[in-house]
Amino acid sequence: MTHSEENYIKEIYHISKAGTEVVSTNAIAMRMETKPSSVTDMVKRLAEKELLNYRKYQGVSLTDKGSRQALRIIRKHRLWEVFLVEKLDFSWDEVHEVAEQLEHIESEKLIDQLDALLEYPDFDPHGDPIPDKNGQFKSREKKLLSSMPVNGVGICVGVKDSSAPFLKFLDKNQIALGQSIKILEKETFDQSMLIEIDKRSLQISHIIASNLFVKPIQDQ
Amino acid sequence: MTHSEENYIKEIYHISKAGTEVVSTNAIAMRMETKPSSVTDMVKRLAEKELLNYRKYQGVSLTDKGSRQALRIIRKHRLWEVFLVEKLDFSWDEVHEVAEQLEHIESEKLIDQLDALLEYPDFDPHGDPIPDKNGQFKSREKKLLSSMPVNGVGICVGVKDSSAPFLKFLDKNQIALGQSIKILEKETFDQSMLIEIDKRSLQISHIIASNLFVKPIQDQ
DNA sequence: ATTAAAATTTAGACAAATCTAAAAATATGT
DNA sequence: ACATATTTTTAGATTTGTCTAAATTTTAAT
Repeated sequence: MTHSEENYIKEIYHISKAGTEVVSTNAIAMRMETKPSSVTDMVKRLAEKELLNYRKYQGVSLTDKGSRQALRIIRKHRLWEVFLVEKLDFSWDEVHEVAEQLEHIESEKLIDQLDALLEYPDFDPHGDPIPDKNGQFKSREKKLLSSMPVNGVGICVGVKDSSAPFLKFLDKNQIALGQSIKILEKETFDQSMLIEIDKRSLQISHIIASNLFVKPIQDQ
Repeated sequence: MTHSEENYIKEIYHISKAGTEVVSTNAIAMRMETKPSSVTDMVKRLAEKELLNYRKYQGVSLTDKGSRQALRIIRKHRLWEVFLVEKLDFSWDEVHEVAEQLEHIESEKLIDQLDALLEYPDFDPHGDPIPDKNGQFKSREKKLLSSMPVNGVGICVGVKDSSAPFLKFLDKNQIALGQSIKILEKETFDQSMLIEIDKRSLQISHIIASNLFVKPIQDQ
């Protein structure tokens, strides 16, 4: 697979996991910031290689072979992200761009040894699960902070939006994975929340609360 | 620069360092296992970008800009080699192929931090010097084992040939960087040598001795 | 100094990955 | 159900990097 083919397979996987299994040409073009005509060309090639099912005008879906490839790439991407944060002092908003390049390096041994060096992590710096060699990943109980009730307590375990601006906002407000968050108040008018984190109290908007995942500890 | 352009610049650098400054089309084609016509196409592009000087039928030479780029790539390549050996337990004959891929990753921070993680190494696993950020490298006194006199002692500091077969031969005979080697006898007929290494004595052919670098300790 | 050999370049082709503009198929609204 | 809007595909062009085969230039030999 070329780098470009790998990127298509990976993004198609993400789109189909986020919504329906069948993915439209336009959705792919949008996500990959390319033109629908380019997508059509590429999906034909990928269908030829039996990485996805394609019927003209009907969208695509990954084959088993395609899904396996997608998971291999995602595994590499997320392991490299852990490496960058744990070993090279990158912050969580800096890792994506570099991992996008590193995920295409081909070497089974490299990834196995990297996995070992990092002590077989289950989650990447954004809280997303890392598939194992067989494509299996550990899931964990998690819900959006916005769905937690007043007086509920949870541990911050991930972000839904992992864009740099959002991650930088979290850094600025000293919100990081592993921290305990208690919901003190919920404002019904705008759905903003007052939370207690690290002994500080903090007012956060609904949009923030609905992009943070927590593992509930006490639900009320 | 594309990956391909980077590879050309790097190989042209290596060829010109090994011999004359001006490098022929054929020499490049041979080294890169490609056709002379492809080389002509590429060197035109690289000349356009002012990475090298090119006059039809007269060969090429790197410009200052080109040399700087070459050193940047070589620095990345060699740092990754150290990483693979030191952190991921690769053997010295396995690193080249993977480093060929890793050398193209673009991220200043990545390389700076990698350098720090590895504690600013001066030499790679084959004993080749690693340029610093400004393209300077530490040189060290070294000569070919074959040029050492009988009773001379040296520390093994590098290999001239870093091909997998040669490196595997060295492994098999337990010859590694850092070891002390004493020349016990030199056979004038075939220029083979009897050496003492690690308390063992070992007969090695001229071709082996002329691909091993040592730092002389005593010269007689 | 010619000529043969070797090296190099040109011309033309191809695959991968992209684009624009136009055509075709599908979806939507009343 | 039909017209219109949207989505998707096709056709044709472009760039990068490669190739083969032919032409040209340089080098080497006598």
